[in-house]
Amino acid sequence: MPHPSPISGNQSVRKSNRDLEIESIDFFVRMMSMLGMPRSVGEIYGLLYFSTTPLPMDQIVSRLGISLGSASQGLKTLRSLKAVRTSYVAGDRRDHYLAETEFRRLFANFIKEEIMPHMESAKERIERMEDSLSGTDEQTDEFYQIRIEKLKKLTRAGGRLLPALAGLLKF
Amino acid sequence: MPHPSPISGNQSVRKSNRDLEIESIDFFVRMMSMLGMPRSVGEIYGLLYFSTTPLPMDQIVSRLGISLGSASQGLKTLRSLKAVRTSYVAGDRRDHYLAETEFRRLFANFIKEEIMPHMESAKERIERMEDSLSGTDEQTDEFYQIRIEKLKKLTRAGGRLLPALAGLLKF
DNA sequence: TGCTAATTTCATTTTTTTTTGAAAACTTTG
DNA sequence: CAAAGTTTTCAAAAAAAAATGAAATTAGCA
Repeated sequence: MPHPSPISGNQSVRKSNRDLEIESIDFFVRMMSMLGMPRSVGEIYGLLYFSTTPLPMDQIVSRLGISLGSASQGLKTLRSLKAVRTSYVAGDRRDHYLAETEFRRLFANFIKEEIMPHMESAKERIERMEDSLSGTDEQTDEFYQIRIEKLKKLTRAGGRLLPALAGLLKF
Repeated sequence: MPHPSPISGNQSVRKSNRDLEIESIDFFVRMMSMLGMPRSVGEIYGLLYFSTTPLPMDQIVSRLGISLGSASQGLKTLRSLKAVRTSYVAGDRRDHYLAETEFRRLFANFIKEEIMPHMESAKERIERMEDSLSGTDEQTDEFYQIRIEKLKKLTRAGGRLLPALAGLLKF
């Protein structure tokens, strides 16, 4: 037996675990897709979230019925979001993956890594808008200036609020 | 001349307006795509945001170079988000569209319409998880119970925080 | 060090999403 | 109420995103 299955309890428990697993995968597939993540990423996290033991990639592949490529890519994404980490398992050279379950931290990280960079480039774009104000027609320029000001306020508010958001999550 | 162009100022102003328009479209295409909206929706809103006059659909089509179908669909989406509204223009039977620029309200509406429904179904899914707890193995059940509790806290926090978010935006 | 298992990469395929455009359905008005 | 103008709908096409799987790379072990 090359690698013993992590689930080896009695039948009725395994059946129940399976149900939980399916609901979990379903849950996270939807959650992740709201955040713009592909299906496979949600599946992997959902599987790991209710796993009592760390799982190696080939287990993830066989249990979810996805390809090696998807699993590798998905785990890479999850690692970069710090949503999973590897854990050492004695006598096994494969990486074993574990779900990180502190949502506050995950959330904070997501905002920092995935959202804030966009806010930065938004600010630059607004600067370019100001540069392209002609200054010829006072009437219209005022209109544009007001619109630009609104965008500035929006990005300023976003830049402050978003990073603070995770802190507001009272778990 | 069936419909006079809304832009009829002098050359230098028009050139500048065009630059602004392009930056605006670029800005909102990216913003909207972060929120999972298709490109065309961002383009339309970006165009209207810096338009000094309400625009009829065929103007939107010709200025953006998109199809009638896209424009119609995109405006429908924007209407449902209350991100645009129609305004009456005397002597013209076409609908004229205007961007709604109060981001706080737009944002509140987006959360209510696009996010909260998912939170509801998430709660139902968590209930199903609890139902599928076997109760056979105390050890593992406790592990699962803790995980389920975390999800509950997450959705509870989300359900409270998200609707309150718009209010936190201090524009 | 060389061998094998494990993982990553990436060109190709598949799936999903978005756009198109023409027909259908409205709507105004002469 | 008919004719022309406007908007919506929706099947088909195009584009974009994700998944696959096999080759290439890396890493652990004997």
